[in-house]
Amino acid sequence: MAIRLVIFEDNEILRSSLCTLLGSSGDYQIVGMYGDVMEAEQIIRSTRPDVVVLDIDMPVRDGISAIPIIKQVDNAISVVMYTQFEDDDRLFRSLCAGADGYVLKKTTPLKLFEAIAEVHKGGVPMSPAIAQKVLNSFREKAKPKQEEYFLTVRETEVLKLLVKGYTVKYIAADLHMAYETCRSHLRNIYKKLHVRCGKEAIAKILKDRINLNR
Amino acid sequence: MAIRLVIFEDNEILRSSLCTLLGSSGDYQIVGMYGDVMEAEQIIRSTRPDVVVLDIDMPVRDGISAIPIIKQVDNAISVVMYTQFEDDDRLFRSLCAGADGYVLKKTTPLKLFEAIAEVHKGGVPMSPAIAQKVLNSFREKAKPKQEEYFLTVRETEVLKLLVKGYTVKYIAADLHMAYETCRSHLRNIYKKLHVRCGKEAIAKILKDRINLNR
DNA sequence: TAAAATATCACCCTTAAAGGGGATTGACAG
DNA sequence: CTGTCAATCCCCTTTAAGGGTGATATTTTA
Repeated sequence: MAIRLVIFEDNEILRSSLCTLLGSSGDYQIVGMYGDVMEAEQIIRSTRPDVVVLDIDMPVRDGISAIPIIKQVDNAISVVMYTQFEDDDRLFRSLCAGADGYVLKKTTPLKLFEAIAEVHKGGVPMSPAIAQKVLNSFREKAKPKQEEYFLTVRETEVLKLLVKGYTVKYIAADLHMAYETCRSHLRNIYKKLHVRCGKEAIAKILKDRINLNR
Repeated sequence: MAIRLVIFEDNEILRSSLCTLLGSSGDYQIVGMYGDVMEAEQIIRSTRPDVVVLDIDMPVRDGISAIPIIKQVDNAISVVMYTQFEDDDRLFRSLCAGADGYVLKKTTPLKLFEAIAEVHKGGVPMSPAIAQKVLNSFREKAKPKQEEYFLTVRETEVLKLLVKGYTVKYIAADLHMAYETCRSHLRNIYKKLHVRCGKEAIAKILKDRINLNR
């Protein structure tokens, strides 16, 4: 079954050539083409596409602003940004707004077609330079300091709950242990983390992004 | 010019079939195949590949441990992980260690070949499910919840120190205020944050990435 | 098998934290 | 000029947290 497509692209020449190219393949069915996103919600509601191709730089309102509107109608609709811009700001705003793919216009239209197919299969198609940016950002921000404090299984369980802000009494009850046992574990945890109290322990775990799940 | 390939894969059958498939194309030149990464550094130094394909689960040492070794020899060498695992931990550790691509074995070998070509062009090839994980992580980390709790300047100062794990007494001294004043501020802070104690406040601020410095 | 680590619980004592209430001063807005 | 808000401080009470010490059973490891 053909992928139902809606395209928002203000460049009329590009728009019609995309229409011709995409229409010539049986894999894609273009159910709408528009030069702006002013009527996006109504369009999406009535056409019910599988994938939306969004230019960013369009008159009056940019494409990014249309992403949440599309996703609100149906979160299953995939959105591929198709733009000449590769600056961090537009990229980040697009992805955070919910875009599923990001293809640069400087690549061949063929890449866009591949991206449409990929996004419809649940993938995240991106031009190489874009993917590189996302990966770098991921490495910087997501990299949890994987320090080893040699906590035991039980200690880790206690610490996980402590980090949620729970009281000692509550933690003990939750883990079916005596209050004094819980305190005993906490004392050992504090020693191993080189902290003096629960507040410092929470701060250390969360600030250093220490992963307690393994 | 053919892409120079080194493959680390402990499954002998898979290894030889990859060799046959890749060797039959003129686009790839396999310059080495190994069942473990024990000699990785020496191998990489002598073979000088463009791309390394790395299995994760291998005897003695896992593939992830070889990534920094490879990158240290020459950072321009691309590394594609080729594995059956799609758990967050292995994925994150691989990418943070410097992997450029992550392909699941459950997809066809053809996908691996495409990935090799893509990574050599500077892309970041990933199986759809993997790319989705990275994107979600990116969205979370890049978008700090910018909730507004209407804290006063003084309250923010107190909260900043509390989040460092300091005691009330210490905070008061640090900000040149009486102990009781500090407590008074804390009471107001707890009300505004909808928490019941300092531990919950710390957890809330750090987990939600609330910026106290704006 | 003996020693070490782990998980469990208990008691005492001190300090820290939190909840409630109240009061004063200064600034600023209506 | 009066009410509100922020910041300051104090008292009292209860609860939570932490340090020290020790004991027992189980499991793991050397």
